Amino acid sequence: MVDHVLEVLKSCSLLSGLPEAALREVAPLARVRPFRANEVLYQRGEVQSALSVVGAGNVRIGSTNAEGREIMLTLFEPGAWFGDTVFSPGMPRVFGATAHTDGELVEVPGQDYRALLARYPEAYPRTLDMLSRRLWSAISIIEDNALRDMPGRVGRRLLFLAHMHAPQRGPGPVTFKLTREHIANMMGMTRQGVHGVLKTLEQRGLIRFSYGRITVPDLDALKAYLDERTG
Amino acid sequence: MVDHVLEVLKSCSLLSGLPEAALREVAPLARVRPFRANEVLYQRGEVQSALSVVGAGNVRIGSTNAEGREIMLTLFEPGAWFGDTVFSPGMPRVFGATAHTDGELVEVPGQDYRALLARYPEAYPRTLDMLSRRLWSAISIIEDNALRDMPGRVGRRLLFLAHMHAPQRGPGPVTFKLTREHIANMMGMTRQGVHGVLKTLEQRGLIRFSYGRITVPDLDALKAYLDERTG
DNA sequence: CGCCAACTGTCAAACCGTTGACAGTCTCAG
DNA sequence: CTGAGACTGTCAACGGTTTGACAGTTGGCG
Repeated sequence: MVDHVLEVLKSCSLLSGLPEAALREVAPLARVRPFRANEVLYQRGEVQSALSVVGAGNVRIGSTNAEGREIMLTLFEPGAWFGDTVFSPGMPRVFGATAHTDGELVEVPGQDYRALLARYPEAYPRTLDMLSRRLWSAISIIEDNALRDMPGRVGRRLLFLAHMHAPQRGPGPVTFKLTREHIANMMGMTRQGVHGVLKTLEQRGLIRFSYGRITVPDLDALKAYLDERTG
Repeated sequence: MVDHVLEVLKSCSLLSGLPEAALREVAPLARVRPFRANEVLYQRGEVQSALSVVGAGNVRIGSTNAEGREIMLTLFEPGAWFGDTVFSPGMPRVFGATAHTDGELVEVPGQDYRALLARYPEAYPRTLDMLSRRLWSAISIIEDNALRDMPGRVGRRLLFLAHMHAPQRGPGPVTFKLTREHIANMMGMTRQGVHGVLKTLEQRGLIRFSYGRITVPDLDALKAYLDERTG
């Protein structure tokens, strides 16, 4: 069991700055939490903090507003981490997490994680780097949303997800398990609006889609198209 | 001169986790860079990294796309820091910086700053906290932009700026030196669109404005209005 | 102290995405 | 293998923003 936890922790980019000995130390403190599709894992506003690493399955990050409208920020795959409030103890979570498929989470209590970092300070630079890259991503999204039209935004977001899911993949198609509604929730659009945009992109051969599934056959082609239609 | 640099560094929240002795060490390595309104300080894409602290004046953070359209992310006042790429050496800057007024910057070379942190590891938790809060802010903006209509976005952004400029101010009016065009550039709107939104907010007594200046007389009233019109 | 450049107010037409509604299609669990 | 539920395609009407254009206002620089 601990072996399994250790494997998950090792797969997490945030923790890869820590020596294996350190990961062995925390592994027994971590909790394995299996989940089923659409289960709510965390809600926006919770104060309790833990570092969560996706061990299996997919997790949607986002939140729901008072009117019941959902906003989805991103979709995480195994190896991804979230719960950035571990770095700001006492802050409420800005977003919630919902299971997108069945899977499991490995949760390291916030204080254990922080204590570990204090004991292995050589891991700090890597940790700062990871956080700063995440900030970089968030700002890119803000820029895209401000400067691009709907097709541009949707395309950029798909590219973003693709890169996140497989940073060093070679050429080849990437498929997401996303409905039109999910995409609408990511972009602040409606299901019908997304429909039109996807149809446009499909006509240009940049994406393909079937029920609940979207495929980008060629990331570079999509990127080239997007770059061309706005600096 | 070094005294002056030291004062600026001490005013910076990012550095307040470092003991004064540490700040005295870096102060001589820092460079003071005066600037005039509208001068370009950094351009998007530059790789060289430095931690910049605003010593005086205001700085616009944002970038310009190939079509010449500008996107503004935020406006920094004295004591604010930027140049998050110091944490990810080699990454290009995601955004540029432009002088909004006359003023001056204090720049600490990236490697000197990183070396300093390594020498005073007790400052790391605070540093992570600051970065994580910045991420929090960015994500809030993404959410607002996805879920709210134009008046909601503009109002929220004004609140955001107000809180950033004076985190622990008591009640009382806050004034920004922003033209309609600046606001339009922050929101991805047009000058004319902003006009309509501001007129609406003004009619409700939530803001006042004159040439190049916007005043929020009562932050709480604005917040209450925004909370009411969307969870 | 006057002029120019920057900022502002306003309008009509065009556009794009939303709203709301309904029928068609696929998938998966039983 | 079959039915219910989830997902999708499409349409017309509506509404808010942009576009483009122009005149009016302000403030600071010379």
